[in-house]
Amino acid sequence: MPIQDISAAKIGFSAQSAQEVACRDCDLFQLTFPVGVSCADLKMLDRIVKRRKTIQRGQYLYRAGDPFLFVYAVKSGSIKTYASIEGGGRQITGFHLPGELLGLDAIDTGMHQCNARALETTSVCEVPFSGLEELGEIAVSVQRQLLRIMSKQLLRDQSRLALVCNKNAEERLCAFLLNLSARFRQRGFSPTEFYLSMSRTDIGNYLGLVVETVSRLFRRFQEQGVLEVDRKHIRIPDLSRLRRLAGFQEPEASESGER
Amino acid sequence: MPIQDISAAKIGFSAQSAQEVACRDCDLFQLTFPVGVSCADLKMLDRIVKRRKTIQRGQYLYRAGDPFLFVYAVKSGSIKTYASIEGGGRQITGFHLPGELLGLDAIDTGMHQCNARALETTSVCEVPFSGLEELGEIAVSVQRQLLRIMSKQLLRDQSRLALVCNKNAEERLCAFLLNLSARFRQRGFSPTEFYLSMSRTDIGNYLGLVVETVSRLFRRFQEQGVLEVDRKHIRIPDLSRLRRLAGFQEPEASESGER
DNA sequence: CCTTTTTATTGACCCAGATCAACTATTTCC
DNA sequence: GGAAATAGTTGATCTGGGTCAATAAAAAGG
Repeated sequence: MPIQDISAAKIGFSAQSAQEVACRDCDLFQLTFPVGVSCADLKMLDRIVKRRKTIQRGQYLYRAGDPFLFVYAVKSGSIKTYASIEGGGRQITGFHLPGELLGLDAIDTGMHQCNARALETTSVCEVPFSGLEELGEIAVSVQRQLLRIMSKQLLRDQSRLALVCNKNAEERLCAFLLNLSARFRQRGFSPTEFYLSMSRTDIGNYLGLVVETVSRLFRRFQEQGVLEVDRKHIRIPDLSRLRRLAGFQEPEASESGER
Repeated sequence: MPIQDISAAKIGFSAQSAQEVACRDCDLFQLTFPVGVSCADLKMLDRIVKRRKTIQRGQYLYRAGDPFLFVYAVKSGSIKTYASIEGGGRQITGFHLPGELLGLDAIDTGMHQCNARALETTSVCEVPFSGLEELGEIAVSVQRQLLRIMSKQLLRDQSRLALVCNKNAEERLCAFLLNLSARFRQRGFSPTEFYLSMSRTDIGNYLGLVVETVSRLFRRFQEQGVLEVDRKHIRIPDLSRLRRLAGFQEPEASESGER
């Protein structure tokens, strides 16, 4: 095993040694578990969640316009979803990490509105959406969980909007990194050291910034000791310092020195 | 009846003569109707959707932190929802017009995350969320409709994000007005003449702009004949021209004259 | 009615971040 | 392994829209 693989294994998440999220840490599992589904029901679910799929970097999981047949849960790796915008350009709608679901925004039209593309070699669980609706007895509780997951997604979108509308470039990038950090932690990976599978351009697009700005910010954070940046590998020496830079503390009224 | 009321009656929607959306045009009704709910079921739903509530301009329908008990459908008037953002400031998360639901982003936590405040005298239908889950037989189809409505909401949020990330101030305001126009049309009001119940400040906040910018844009649109603006009353002489300004047409590659 | 408060308008000025351009590092793929 | 393509960095310059300030116009509240 080459040295780079050993060092990569230390960190929670990396391109070299893609680690899987445990099933109990996956949103798909949470779909049924918390509502007290019986063992028999779980078997039924297991029967439905049959397919396991692996796609390579750059490949599409689905494209805008494809019929909505499956909900996907990322098992390992990562996926970006993006929409083409009227009048040219595209907008990244999300980065999907292990344990997270994607595809739910297609329920309404029955057709995917976004493109979903692997950022690295990625393995997903594929669940026929119609299957979820045919679970009979437990369908109501599964649907209730789906409602909760979508409700959570709505809140996430809202806070991202608030970020783009109200925070400057520095605060946005800090908030983005903190968000990734929290999501890695939630799924059992390191919150302070991880691998950015997306390009600088994608990060910029996601945050409403151009790539040059993102690049300059990474350099500045590196210089200031806020981050240790090595290409796509990020280490956060001090999470609370990053939190401060994200502007998440109340700006004490009539405080001296503050801008 | 004073003259202003007569002229107001012409337009689809106004503060002076608040008109109700018909039940068949309301999302709440659509919650059950399209899935072939029987007459008996409809009666049951009618029993559940008991409360009708009217609130005055500035009053709260709910506040962040309130327990999530009801889903609301706007019958007449309009409501803004906004969240306080960490580190100060607030973000308007939506304007809710007749026929539209609000409150669904509270499903996950069981607690409202936003404040909902009436922009004018507003009448709403109040539906106990637990009631929706106790509909027994038809619960699955109601929940399926709820999923669709939330999926639609996700797409709306995504396109708003794309707007703020990729379009300039002029394009954003045009897109906002076109969006209102389409929503009024959908509910049976005039798409070319309507009343803006929200303040300029709110519009700016919603679009990620400051109030001065919004004000200047309205003036410019007025001067250029794109809009007829009289305070909060808006008339759109030429929808397709507004659409062009919103930058929704493909920017023909290598086309002369275009900026 | 008049006073106070809130909301909107307008102008002057400025700056964060976009744009443009040149270059370097990495990855891809014959 | 080397050429081509892609992704990232860095500096110089520019500008859209923010900030500040000063009214003006409505709305609210006696």
